[in-house]
Formats: sequence, C-alpha cells, structure tokens
Amino acid sequence: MNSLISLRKKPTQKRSSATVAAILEAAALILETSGLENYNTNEIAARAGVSIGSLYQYFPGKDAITRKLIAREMEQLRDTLADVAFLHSGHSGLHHLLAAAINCQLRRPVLARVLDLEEARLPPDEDVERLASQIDKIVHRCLAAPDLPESARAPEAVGDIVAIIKGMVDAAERRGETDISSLTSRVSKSVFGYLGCAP
Amino acid sequence: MNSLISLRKKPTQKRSSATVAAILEAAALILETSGLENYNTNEIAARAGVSIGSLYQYFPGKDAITRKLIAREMEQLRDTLADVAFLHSGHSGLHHLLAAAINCQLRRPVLARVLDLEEARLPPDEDVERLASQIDKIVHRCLAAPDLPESARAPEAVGDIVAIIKGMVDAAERRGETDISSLTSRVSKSVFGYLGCAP
Amino acid sequence: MNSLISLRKKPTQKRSSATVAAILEAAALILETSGLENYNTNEIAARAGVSIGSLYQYFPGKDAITRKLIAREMEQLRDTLADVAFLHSGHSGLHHLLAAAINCQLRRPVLARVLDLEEARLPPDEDVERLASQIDKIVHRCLAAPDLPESARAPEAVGDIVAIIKGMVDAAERRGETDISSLTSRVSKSVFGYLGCAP
Amino acid sequence: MNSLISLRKKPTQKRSSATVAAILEAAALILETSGLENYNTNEIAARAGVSIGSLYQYFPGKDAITRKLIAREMEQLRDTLADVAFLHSGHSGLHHLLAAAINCQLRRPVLARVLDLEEARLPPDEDVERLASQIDKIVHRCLAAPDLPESARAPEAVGDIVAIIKGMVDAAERRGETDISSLTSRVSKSVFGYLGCAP
DNA sequence: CATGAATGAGTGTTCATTCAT
DNA sequence: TATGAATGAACACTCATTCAT
Repeated sequence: MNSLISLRKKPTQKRSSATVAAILEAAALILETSGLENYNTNEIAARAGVSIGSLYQYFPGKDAITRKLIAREMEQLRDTLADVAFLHSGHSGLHHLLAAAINCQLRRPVLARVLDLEEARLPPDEDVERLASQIDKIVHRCLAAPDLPESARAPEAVGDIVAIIKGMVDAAERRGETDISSLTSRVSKSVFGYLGCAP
Repeated sequence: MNSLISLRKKPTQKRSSATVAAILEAAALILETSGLENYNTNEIAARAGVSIGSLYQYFPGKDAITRKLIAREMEQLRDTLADVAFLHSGHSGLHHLLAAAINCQLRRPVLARVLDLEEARLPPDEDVERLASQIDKIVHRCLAAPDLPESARAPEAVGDIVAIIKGMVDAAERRGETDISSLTSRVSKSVFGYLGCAP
Repeated sequence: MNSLISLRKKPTQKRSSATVAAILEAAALILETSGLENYNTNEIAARAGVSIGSLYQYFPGKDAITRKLIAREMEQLRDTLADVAFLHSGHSGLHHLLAAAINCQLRRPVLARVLDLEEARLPPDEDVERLASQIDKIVHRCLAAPDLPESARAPEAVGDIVAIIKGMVDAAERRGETDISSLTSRVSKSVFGYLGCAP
Repeated sequence: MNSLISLRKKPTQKRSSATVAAILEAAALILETSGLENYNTNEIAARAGVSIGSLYQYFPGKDAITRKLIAREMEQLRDTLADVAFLHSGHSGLHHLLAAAINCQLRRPVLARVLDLEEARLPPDEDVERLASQIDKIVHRCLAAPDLPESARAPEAVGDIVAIIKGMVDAAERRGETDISSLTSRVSKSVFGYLGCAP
C-alpha cells in the first residue's frame, strides 16, 4: 500500500527515507509556525538540514512536498477511521467516527487548516483523490449501517458530513477553542440532525 | 454606509469610480477563471483595461483589492440577511436566513470560495472584521427568537452555524452540485439538528 | 537681472508668481523635513496646494524645481556677499565675507546641504553656473585687496576657500553644532591660515 | 578584521568571493561612469556578468552594496592612515597623514565623491560608523602629539580637519585638478593654519 | 489657465528550479 | 549522491509626465 506520489527515487535506503522525513517535517513546521509566508523550498531545505539540491532529488517540486503532506494527513485519517469502523458500527460507530475525525483534525490543527487551503489551490492529484475516495468509502460503509436512517445512504451524505466536520472544527480552531468534548458534542448534534436521528 | 477600506483617493468623480469598479470586477474575474494562479496586479490592471499606475492610484496594494472584494461580498451578505431578518423571525426566520445565505454564497460560488481562502491568509482587516461582526449580530438576533431552543443562544452557536453553511455550500459547489433546493434542505436539517429542533 | 531659468511662462502676473513661490517653498520644505525620500512632484504639488498640472505649467520638470531652488540660495548668497564686499575690503572684508557666507549656509542648513548634494548630481546648469561665477567674482575681488598676501590672487584660491567654508559648515551642521561664533572663528583660522596670514 | 556588513552568505568559496568582488567592482564602475543615473541592481548585475538572483544571494539589497562600497573605501583610508601614524608623529606625522588622506581620496576620486553623497543619504550604518570612529581615533592620536598646539586637542578638531580635506579635495577633483602636490600643499596650509602653526 | 485621472517605463526583490562540481 | 552557487522569469510598486476635460 505504498504511496504513489512520485518520488524521484524510492526511499528504500535508510538515509534516504530519513531525508524525506526531515524535509516533510520541516515543511510541516514552517506551515505551522509562519504559514505560507515563509513556505519556500530554500527555507524547507535549510530547516531540514539538507541542501536544496537534495530536496529536488526526492521531490520533483515544491507542490509535491505539499501534496505529500496532504496525503500524509489523509493517510492518518484513513487509518484512524478504518480502525474505528472495524470495531464499531451503526449509530455508535458514527459517534466514534466523528470523535476520531475531530481528533485527527485537532492533532495539528494549524497544519490541517493550511493544508486544506492548499489542497483547494493545488491542481487535483491522483494520490490525494485516491485517499479521499478511500476515506469516503469508510464513511460510507459506516453510514450504511441498518440502524441509521435511509438518508444516510444518500449519495451526498458522505460529502456533507465531511464538510460539516471540517467546517466546524476549522472554525472552532480559528476561534481558539480548546474544549474538544464540547466541540465533539456540537458536531454530533449537527451530523445526527442532518441524518434526522437523535445523537 | 460607505466602506472604510482605504482608497488612495475617493472616487467621487464618475471616471474614478468606473475605474475602481473595473479593477474590482477584473480581479473578481481572474479569481473566478484562473484562481490565484494569474492573480497579480499587472494582470488585474490589464483585464480592467487600465494602466498599472491607475490601479495604484485607487488601491494601496494588491491585498487591498482582495480585501475590498471580500468586503463587497460580505456587504452583500449582510444586506441580504438584514432584509430577511427584518421580515421574518424565529423558526421561519432562520429558514429564510439559511436560504438567503446559501443563495449569496452560490451567486458567484467560485469567487466566494477563493475569497474565503484569501481571507484566512490575509492579515486581519478592520473593515472586514467590522462586517463580520455585523453579520454575526444579525444571525445572533435571529437565533435569539423565543421559539428557538435555548441552545441557539449559546455563544458558539453563530460561529458554528456559519461554519456549517459555508462548509457544506463550498463542498457542494466543489462537487459541482447545482440543485439549490436540495442543498438548502440538507443544510437546514444540519442546522436545525444542531439546534435540537425539527426543521 | 531676472533669472534665466526656463519657466514655461514668465510669472508676470501676481497669481502666477504666487504659485511659483508656493511650489518652491513646498519643495524646500519637503527637502528639509524628509530629505530626498519624499521629494517627488506629486508631493510637491500637494504641499503647495496646487495641482500637478499647474506645477508643470510653471516648471518643465522636477529637476527644474531643484535647480531653481539652488539658484535661489545662490542668489541670496551672491547678494549678501555683494553687500558685504561693497562696504568693506581687504583683511577685514574677508572676515565679513566669511561671516556672511557662514550665516547664509546656516540660515536653512539642512536645505543648503541637500541642495549641495543635488547640485552635484544634476547635469550642469547654465543659470547655476552663471551665479557661481558671479559669486566667485565677488570673492575674487575681495581676495585681490592689496593688504592680503600674494597667494590670495592664485587661481585656485577662490575655489579652495569656498570649499573650506562649505565643507566645515556642512560637517558642523551634521554634527548638530549650534555655536556660530565658534564655528566662524575656526573657519577663519583655516582660511587665513590657508592664505598665510593671521586672522 | 572582517567587515560586519551582513552578507547573505559568507563567500568562503572561491567562486563566491569572486562573484561578490565582481558585483562590488561593477557597482563602483557604474557610479564612476554614469553616477547615480544608472545605478540600479539590474545594471550592476549585468555589468558584473552575474544574474540578478546572484546579486541578492550575497547582498540583502541595493543599499547594502553601496554601504559595502563605502566601507571598503573607509577601510582603505583607515589602514593607510594607521600605517602612516605608526611611522611618524607630531608635526611631521600630520603632514604625512594629510598626504595619505589626499592620496586615498584621489585614488578613485569620482567614486569617493559619489559615495560621500550616498553616505549622507543612507540611514546610518553600524559598520560605517565603526570605521568612521576608528579613523577619527587615528587622526585624534596624531593630533595629540606634544609638538602640536593646544587647539589640536579640541573636540571639534578632528571633524574640522576631515571636513577641510574632503571639501578641498572634492572641489579640486570637480574642477579637474591633477597636480596633487600643489593640492597637498594648499590643504596643509589650511589645516596647519587652522591649528595655528606653520606647516 | 487649472485640474487630476491616467499612463507606463523602470526598479527592487523573491523564489522555484537547474547543474557544474 | 550531495552540494549550493547560479539562474531569470515573475511580481509588486513608484513616480515623472501627459492630456482630456
């Protein structure tokens, strides 16, 4: 299940993958601390303790780094959701799913928000779209549980629910909210209300 | 009711205000067609059929144009919401408010979305913040109606509801959805569910 | 003895000459307060309470304003020196000349210094050169007095003495010196020393 | 004894320092031939046979180049004066100092004069001020010699003498004078006269 | 004569990307 | 493979000057 994001060389060797990781983490750190302001390849390479030349050996360009960062976050979300979906199902499963998604988004909230913005700005990426559809599929499976109302099977349901979560969590983060449980409960009310059943 | 966004000179004369309008419309058009890709002052001036010097006679910088665009959209939203809020109230008022907000966001959906992104990237602007608080106030007044549940008076309610609307509408637009009535109904379900009452 | 600096129209009428004066004084003020930083035609016109179009009716360009400013200062110096030279002569005359020159340079010291810099930067101007030669002539006549040593008649004497005065006064002004009498005495020592006679 | 003027990267390698030198020499050449007229970063880079990007790798901005040029001239003056001051002292030392200073100023006279102008226009720079105070110190030590009159120890003495030298040399250069020994002798008369003793 | 909107060449600066070493 | 010096297209912004009204 290796990523298909085009790396100029596959980081099969230890040193290579360490370099890739350093670059990605440096990029993430810059986005978190100074936003897009200082997000440029020279700065990324410098903070990663790597030469700009090396950066271009592992990534075909700046956007590829951003995309890989987006993919990394989405993989994490996918795996988290998959774990939850495997353990629970139906009404209670959706509850856990929401909580898990909110937690994911709030792990590195600033990074998550900036990456969302960049994702909108970037040309569509195969790898990212594949991950998005995987996540959609997981959510869809959860929504298909028999104890959830018919509306949960509607084709827009997954997109709507993901939009509600992202929208509310991003806004809360931007307002500086910290009470995760309150936020989770409000998101739940919205989502279950959307589906037409009590949380 | 004039905007306070600082223009270098007030467009009191006809030619001036026409130039300002042309610049803003050109900027909006670029954002809608090529996104941030070709959004630069030279391109804006060119598409406005105006010299780059004229652009800088009326706007102190590129960001000021973007901010004015944001303010323009927000003013429209504010005025639309104010009209609705004046006519209706309570449960039905909220319904109309949602419909109005969705309509606003969908008038020039791509522009609205890009401007949302830019608003997040730009340093906070007094004018924009004033408009945001005016809109918040209108929504707040609507939510304070006695036939709406207690939860509508919660301090986060306004922010949450705005986030739900924007999130869902943006996502729908990005998926290419066109059925406004379906979208409006789904948003309503989410918002009224959030408040804990039936739409 | 009207200036030959090319004005687009001769300010024969009262209103015209008032406009010219306002422009020149605005230019002088800007140079004094913000230096060359904000020294541009739009700013000059604005501070003069005159439209940029009017400015170009009375001056062929920015440099012409600067040159006229330089000429104005030089005319003042010339007239002051001429008065002094008419009353005194020889050793005592030179004393008075020095004092007069220093006083002139210190009337608007910042302006004088900036104009000196600009004079060096500007292409040579007929009008300015004529004034310079007039001033030279006056100094020369003073130096030709029989009680001054032979060296005072040397061809470089005038230039050297003017250079000493300007150099010392500018430097003193830049250091923030205010004691004119001390400065005058030191300049005298230098100049009379240069000539090889006691002050 | 390296300059503290901030370079973006230290030119430790050969190619780097060659680039820096080329940029500085190109800048100096432009100032000498066309003055401030064509003194812009693109022209500097072009004449240095270097891309505009390289220029900005080694200098944070245009002014930094000018400052470095100023510093370079001052360093040369400082070192020259230091050598002289080490060998001679008192009356004869001052003689040698004057000659050395004049020689320095006349090595690249046009450049020296333009840089003097720019120094006045630029915001005060730590590096330049440090060099100025070092030069002042050297001159001051020379003036403190016991065989020189009391007046040489006056606080304004150093500033006055430097002003006399610069003023006379610049003016001479502008008149196209070439006889250094005559100029030196006249400056000496002025300076020693200023101090109240025979050359 | 006066106005000031409009012009556009010019300039400083950034940053993604390449390539010789 | 790694390095980092070099590149140059692209961009934001200024300001002297013109000209229609």
